[in-house]
Amino acid sequence: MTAWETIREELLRRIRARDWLPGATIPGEEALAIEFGVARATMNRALRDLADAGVLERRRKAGTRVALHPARRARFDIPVIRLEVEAGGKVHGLRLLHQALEPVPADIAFRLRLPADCRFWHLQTLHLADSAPLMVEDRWLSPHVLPDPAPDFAKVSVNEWLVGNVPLDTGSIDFTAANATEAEAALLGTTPGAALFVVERMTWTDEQAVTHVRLAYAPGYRVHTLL
Amino acid sequence: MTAWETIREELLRRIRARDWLPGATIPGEEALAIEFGVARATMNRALRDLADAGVLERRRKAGTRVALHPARRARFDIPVIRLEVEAGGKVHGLRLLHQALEPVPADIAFRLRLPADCRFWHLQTLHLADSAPLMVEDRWLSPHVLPDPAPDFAKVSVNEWLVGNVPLDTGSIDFTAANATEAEAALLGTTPGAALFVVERMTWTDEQAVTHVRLAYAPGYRVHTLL
DNA sequence: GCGATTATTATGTCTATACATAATAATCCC
DNA sequence: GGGATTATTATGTATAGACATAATAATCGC
Repeated sequence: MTAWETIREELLRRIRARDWLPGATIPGEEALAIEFGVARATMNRALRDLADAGVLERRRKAGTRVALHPARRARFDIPVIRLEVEAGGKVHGLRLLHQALEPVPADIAFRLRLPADCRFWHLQTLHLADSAPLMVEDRWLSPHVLPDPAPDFAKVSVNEWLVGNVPLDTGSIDFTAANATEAEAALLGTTPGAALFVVERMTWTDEQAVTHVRLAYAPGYRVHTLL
Repeated sequence: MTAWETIREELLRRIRARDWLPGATIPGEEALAIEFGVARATMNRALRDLADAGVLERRRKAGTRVALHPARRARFDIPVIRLEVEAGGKVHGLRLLHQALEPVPADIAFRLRLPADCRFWHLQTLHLADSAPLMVEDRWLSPHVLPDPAPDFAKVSVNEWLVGNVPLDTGSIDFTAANATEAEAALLGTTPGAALFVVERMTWTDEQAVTHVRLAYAPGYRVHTLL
């Protein structure tokens, strides 16, 4: 372990041991640097890292304080479905169920900041892990980002084609829950109304909507993060 | 904007503009530092930040490459319920529905790594936003962390009491979906079977299980993150 | 006492330099 | 040729010193 990591652990220990109470101001960067016998830049690295993690709050002149609500910030890896399946030692399968140019539904058009009466590619794909249904993908894709001989989305997942070929600008991710529709239930091998974990992603490039995806996972799916 | 932030934006622009393709090796830290006319440490700051965000992948000797699957890592703020409600300009209410020392159910005991036949405090609380039901909290709390005159959890939420009084060590957060039980449906003003967004948190201190919480949110709740 | 100005201070950033480390590339020996 | 050893190299970390910045504290004029 490097010096700044060692120091970070010791600072964390003091906070957890309640040597420094939530809300209290801790010694200044320079004082701590002297105490630990390192340069101020090294001390800064450790303190900044804890501030990034939400454990400390730092303000110029005011000093550094222990956050009142620690563990508020978490980082986690957004599952890239194929990699996640393969990490579990299984084979990732794709079944393209539907592909057609259709008018974008009003609610999705609104959230993508699209004008009315837009036509996007509507793609529905079933993702499999070793032939067991895992997730249903319902996607609206801008036709403007596709090359003339469009790629064969029965072979490459749209997501992987996009990250390899379209520059992404801004985007958002939402997590929510939804009851399985009859169609989804049939595909995922469950009963209509079952609670599904749903991920919704939207992306834009250069102010232009690229895609809206809704991923509905089979029951039992969970996102796990260590604090 | 500071120098390293400006540089980070320019690097991102090049990646998004596909000047540097996914998987490609970009110029070395020193070469880029010269190009931008800054010290290597400053260049390192910009590159390290992009690597932290999952946009770049760096390896000693091998160099820096554009990640094949960008936007895999996201960070988001774990909602602290009271603050979230108050941020929406509403009043956070609490109703303690149940509090008793009970044997921990087998599945939760297993996940908390507890021996069999443990008795924990079982607390059920309804959280309100301006008197509208928002979330049902079902918690198992170790009796060993409580002081002798136990705090009044009808007034202070357990969570806030814990962060203010118990040193936390390790923990985990899970996101999943579940169908509302009859009890939950009645409390949240919905119908049994409705899909609920569920957050499960576990925490330990010094290898000892502190608490397991299951937060079931009213329908419509969603976690939102910008990429 | 009060509002506006000035000083102080802790954090934030930046530089130049040095050495450490891990992983690849080159070399040697058999 | 092939396996073990050595050199090379890009990133990683650390240092001492400097200036910038934002926010608080002190001061001044009235």
